[in-house]
Amino acid sequence: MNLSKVQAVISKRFDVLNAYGMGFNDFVILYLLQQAPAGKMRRIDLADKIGITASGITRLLLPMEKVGWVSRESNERDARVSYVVLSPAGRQLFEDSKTTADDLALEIVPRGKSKNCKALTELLSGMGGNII
Amino acid sequence: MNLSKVQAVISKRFDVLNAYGMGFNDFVILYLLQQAPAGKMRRIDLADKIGITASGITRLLLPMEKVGWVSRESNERDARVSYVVLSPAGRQLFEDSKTTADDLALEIVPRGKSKNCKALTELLSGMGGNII
DNA sequence: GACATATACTTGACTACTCAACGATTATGC
DNA sequence: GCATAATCGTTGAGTAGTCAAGTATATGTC
Repeated sequence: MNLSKVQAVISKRFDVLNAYGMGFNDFVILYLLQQAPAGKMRRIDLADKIGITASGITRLLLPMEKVGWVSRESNERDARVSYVVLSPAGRQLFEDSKTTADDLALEIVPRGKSKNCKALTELLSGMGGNII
Repeated sequence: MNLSKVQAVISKRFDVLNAYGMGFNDFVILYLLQQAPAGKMRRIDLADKIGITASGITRLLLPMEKVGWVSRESNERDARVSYVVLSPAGRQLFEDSKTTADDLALEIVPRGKSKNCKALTELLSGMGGNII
């Protein structure tokens, strides 16, 4: 229950990202793509990583494709999969928004407690499987 | 980001509570009411505790009132406030669902790590204000 | 005692998802 | 080879919230 509340409170604070026209999960998507090899991932892997469903990903990516932050690419070996590819505009947007996000993260993590965060992350991993 | 994912994964597992016709936040509401003095709370305090907005609470409670788990009570001193009161049926439902929730919690918390949970809770408190 | 401001709650319009069902494609067992 | 099963993605319909605006009441100031 605590987890649920803290997540709600924190993700609400990340609404500052609205200034860039994106929500929290949009930011996470850009983050994951930016550090993925070749800047691309399968849609379903993206969904699993952030903890939403395949249909959730379809709906989240729709507006992101429309404004050109990401684009679509197919796999020649397997016609079922389609990749999400980070566009240059998307990469630039991530760089810009990252500084805002970093500042906010510093505000949120209690001062001098960043060490404990490692322990927290491990415990969280044990609870929810492998995370980002 | 890890927090956000783990919360998504865990709250999805709590969908077993659907068997009782309730969602995760319904359970949290019953929990809070059940341990509140006189089994009642102001709507806004309830909202703050679980980390949603006043309008969110209105909409969450609507079906819960309809099926009779909670009822409404007004304050004689202040006509603005309305209390949420746990009904006997609601209390019974909480008792029933609690065993299911407890079992699930035991599954989720990694074995032998329950001690670390205390530390986790403290850290979370530092991040999101006073929790439950 | 009148006015400005703050608080408690609800409502309309919206967003960000969920699930269940489906179509398309690929993998597996025999 | 071929049936069966599994995987990837999309879609329709629904849920659980959000925000902005509005109503009603309370409180502080002068």
